[in-house]
Formats: sequence, C-alpha cells, structure tokens
Amino acid sequence: MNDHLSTTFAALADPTRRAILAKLASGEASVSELAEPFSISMPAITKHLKVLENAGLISRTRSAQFRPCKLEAAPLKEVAGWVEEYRRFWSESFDRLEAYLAQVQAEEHTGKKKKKHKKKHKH
Amino acid sequence: MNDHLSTTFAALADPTRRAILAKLASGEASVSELAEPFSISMPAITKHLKVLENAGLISRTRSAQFRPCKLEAAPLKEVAGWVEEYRRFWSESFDRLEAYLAQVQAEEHTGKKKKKHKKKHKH
DNA sequence: TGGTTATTTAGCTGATTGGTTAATTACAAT
DNA sequence: ATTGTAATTAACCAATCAGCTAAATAACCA
Repeated sequence: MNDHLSTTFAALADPTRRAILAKLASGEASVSELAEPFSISMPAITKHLKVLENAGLISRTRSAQFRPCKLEAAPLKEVAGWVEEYRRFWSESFDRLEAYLAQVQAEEHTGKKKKKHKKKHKH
Repeated sequence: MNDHLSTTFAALADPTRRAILAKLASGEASVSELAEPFSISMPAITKHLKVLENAGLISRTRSAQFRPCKLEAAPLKEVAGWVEEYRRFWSESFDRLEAYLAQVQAEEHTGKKKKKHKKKHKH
C-alpha cells in the first residue's frame, strides 16, 4: 500500500482522524485543541496527526511551544476524482442503470465479450 | 471502527480491492475472473471479497459452481457525500477561499444563505 | 459413482494499527 | 536557574491485516 490513494483512504478510515479534519475545516488548531474532544491520550493524537500528515491531509508549522495544524485538501480532490468514476452506479435508478449497461454493451460489440454467466432478469 | 464510513474507507484503502471494484464496474464477474490479474492466491482474493461484501460494496449470488460478484455503489455515495464537504478547500484558490469563508460567516450571522452549506457531521 | 473445477475454511505467519504509560525535548514565564 | 506547558519519542501490548499452504466443501460432468 505504497500508492497515494491507498494511504489517503487508510488515513480517512478512522472516525477520530475524520473528526480532526472536520475541526480543521474551520481553521488551524493546536494539538491540544484537537485532542480536547477525545478521551484518548496525547500520544495517541500525535500518532493520528502523523498519519494525516503522512497522507498529506494536514501540514504543520511552529509557533512557540505550539505546532498548529492546517487542513490540506489536495488528497481529498484525488478521492473525489476516484469516487466520481462510480457516480453513474448510484445516481441512476436500477432500471435506468440496466438500460445504460445494455446500451454500452451493444455499442462495444466490436470485440467479443467473455461473459460466461447467464443474465438474470427477475423484476 | 464500527461506523459504516470507516468500514467503507478501510475497504477502499487497498489497491487490489479498488482494482476489483473497477473490474466489476464493467459487469458481474466470478471469483476466478476477478483473481486473474493478480499474482496472489485464491484465498487472498476470497478475503478481499469478504471485506468488500462486509462494507456493502459488492453483493454475491450463486450460479452453478460460480459465485458471481456485483458492484454495489451505495456506500460510495456516502463517500462522495463526505468528501463533498471539503470541496471548497480545493476547488478555489486560497484567496478566494478566504473570501468565501468570510462571506459564509457573514451570511450565517444575518441568517441569509446564497449557497447550500450543510453543517451536520456525524461519525 | 468418481473426478474435475470453483471457492471457501482452517490455521499459520509477519507487519501494521491504535492504544497505553513513562521519559524527553522545546519553549515561556517567572 | 527553575518551573510549567506543549508536544513528541520510546517501549510495550492486544487486535487486526494481508498473505500463505493445505484441507474441505460444493456443484458440475462423465
């Protein structure tokens, strides 16, 4: 899982980390500020922040003893791009989706499709 | 990690599983067909499919000895909805983003809204 | 009935994850 | 110089993960 998208998805697969991003959406925050809503230790937060930073989802600066975090949304653009490829699978009703696929299949009758399973038609 | 969104993100955080979804986007496929592009064992594929099924990203039927898989995109809609909340952080330049935020804040205080802006976040 | 094909289950690894406590670094204010 | 606050590192633990081989199950075919 060395690819960027996998790292991003893995970073997002934790509710604590998503909550941190949500908070950062309303502005920079220090580590303590980010930790406040949770009942876990500071080192645990530090680890979460490291995961987010490693995924490029946050950046950090220094200000006195504080290390303010800032949201970096570029990887989310990548996520949005990926998921967009599947939009047609949920944005159309089932029947319209079937019709769409049938049409696509008909249009690509240039080559032969190796469909070895029968199609079910129980509506 | 018992929340649906975390399960979905975790399922997507693996290139093999995303490749399986990509293949299923062009139609149902049997386990062997899905395994073909990869150099990993069949049991490994079975496990990946179980992760995807558990996340609601695929469904399975029976056809003779085959257990065809089908893409189920509903969880992806959820992902798209989540990431959409962050669109403004990448779709505008920084300066315009600042302006946008200031404007939204002002509108929230006056009770007017020019743009739909959801605020609820659940994890 | 027995054999072949498709797939899953069982049981084993090594790596990673999310958490902990205790110690440590970095800086500010006295 | 000493104290206090912010944050990190070190070292550990239990649970999960992604892979493997070998064996078991399920359905078809001859």
